[in-house]
Amino acid sequence: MLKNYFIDITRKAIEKAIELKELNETQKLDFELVCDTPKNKDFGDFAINISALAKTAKMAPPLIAQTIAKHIEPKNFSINIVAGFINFKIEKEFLNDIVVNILDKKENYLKTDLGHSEKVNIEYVSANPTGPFHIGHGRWAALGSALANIMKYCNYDVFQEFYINDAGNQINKLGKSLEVRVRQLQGEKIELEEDMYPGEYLIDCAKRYIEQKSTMPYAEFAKADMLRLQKELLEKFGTHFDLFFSELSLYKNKEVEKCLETLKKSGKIYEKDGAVWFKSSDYQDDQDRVLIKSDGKNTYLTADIAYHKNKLDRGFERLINIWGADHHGYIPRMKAAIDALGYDSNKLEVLLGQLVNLIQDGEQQRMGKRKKMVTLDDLIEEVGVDATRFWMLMRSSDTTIDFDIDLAKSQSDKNPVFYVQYAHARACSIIRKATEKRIDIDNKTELEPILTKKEIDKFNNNPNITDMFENLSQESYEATKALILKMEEGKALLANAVKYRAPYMVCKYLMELANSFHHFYNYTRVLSENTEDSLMKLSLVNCFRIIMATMLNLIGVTPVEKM
RNA sequence: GUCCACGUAGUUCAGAUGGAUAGAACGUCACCCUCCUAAGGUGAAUGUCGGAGGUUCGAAUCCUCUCGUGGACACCA
Repeated sequence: MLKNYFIDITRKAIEKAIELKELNETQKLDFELVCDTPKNKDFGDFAINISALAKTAKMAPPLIAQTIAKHIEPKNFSINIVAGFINFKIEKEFLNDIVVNILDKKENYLKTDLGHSEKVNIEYVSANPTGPFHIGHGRWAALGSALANIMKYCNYDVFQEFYINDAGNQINKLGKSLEVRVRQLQGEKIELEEDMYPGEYLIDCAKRYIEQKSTMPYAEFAKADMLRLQKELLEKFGTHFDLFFSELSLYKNKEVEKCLETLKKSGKIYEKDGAVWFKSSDYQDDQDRVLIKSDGKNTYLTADIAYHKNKLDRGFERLINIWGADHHGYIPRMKAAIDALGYDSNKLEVLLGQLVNLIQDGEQQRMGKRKKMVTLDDLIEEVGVDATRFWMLMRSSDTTIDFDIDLAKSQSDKNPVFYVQYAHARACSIIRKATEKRIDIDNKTELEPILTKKEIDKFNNNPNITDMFENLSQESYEATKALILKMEEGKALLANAVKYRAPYMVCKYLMELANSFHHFYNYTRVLSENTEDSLMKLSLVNCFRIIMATMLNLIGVTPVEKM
């Protein structure tokens, strides 16, 4: 990565200056150097601020910068000092190297080995199998799958998991609700009771129950039916799970019981008021929690603890859970339980996502299980998978999303996902045109393609674009350089997105990358009668297409070739 | 009441160890297609970074207080 390269040579120069005692009292470099891109392009392409040395060196920052810069030998770049900044301006050899590298590594160019094959379990969505997904689930689905993709790409051994809450009281309620719907369809005059599921989706479910002449218990049938619908939708949404883990199975396999036994050995379990309590307040939690209610039933937490134990016993070195922000109070008790069981709670990482507000007809609707709720299915139907995923991902997960349906479904330039996809389609179009026959407008005769596939392949195997820069206008050169540097930046960006578990960074980057390309396109004619020149510029377009498609695939948005 | 998150342009948001003139998109206005996709590009306008103190060479960023918004405070799942 270029930034690291400049940090490296600057660090060495500082160490040299310290060694020669040119920086007075400074004994060592005691802060981390940061390489930025200057806001003002005239300063250079990269900048490192050394002002923090002023404290120990007791010198003015510009003088320090000059002292350090003396020890840097410019190789294919120039140095420019402004205030406490050492600015680097790179030359075309650097740009050529980047292009050569991308053409060589292709869709692997952005890879970095951050994960070292660490075994990571990402658990997300994990909805009750009692109804359709609401749009909030769509956010977790997009977030989890995008995070899984980028982590895999950076060499984490990722396992994606969905926890089915199929053991609680709500399944009985679901069964009773279905029963009412079935009997209604059979002509009985019967009404849903107060606490039953009112959604109309159960009427469809009841129709299937009757059609199939099912003899299954209502609850079993409804559960299986809901789960099937959920799985279908997730696949459609580009979200793949390696395992759907049933809460019920924990009871069937006696894992909840065994887990309770293990917890008892920790000495953090006691009885009070006829219930069994976990002394989670001995850890980070603010109060103790009930594991077995006075009626003898387990709480949701109890099974969930067993589930986390199960995950850890399967050998995962890291557990990432994506939960709605309304669950934040739940984190300390889960961590406490993991510690009490003798595992390291630092292995558990919880990503809290703020909720999604729907804006429709300019009015805000609260997300939730209402009668007339907008389901994820409806949203995808109206807006499309690509746009839904992009909109769900493009905001930091700790910001509440205002999802304006009318705006997102208006397939116009207001929609950032089209802006990004359009750039990719544009690049594909140029690549296509390069090897297509042309029509001469004046003579109406057919002309040979500008390039042949053979020529392109030959060039891409041994690329050199340094000559290209000689003939570019100043504006075109700046645009080309900006595009190449933006592509190079993708590597560091992706690493950060993984590090901070923040797929939204990828979306932001995609918009910037698309912008760089559109800008380049406006100043630079790619295809011309000059074969050599066309080849060089086309290779650049190719690089862009590769980076763009790689990033889009990672967040699960289609890199469309034609629009 | 206690705890957590958030408050940045008209709007939606970036601003990930404290650094150069606080950025982008949408919206507004003015330009740019004989030629690879104008679903694009260029330029202009737009800000008490919620408020008040503090820390220091330097704060949107860190600390304290304060105001506002949302969420959590179950023997629910």
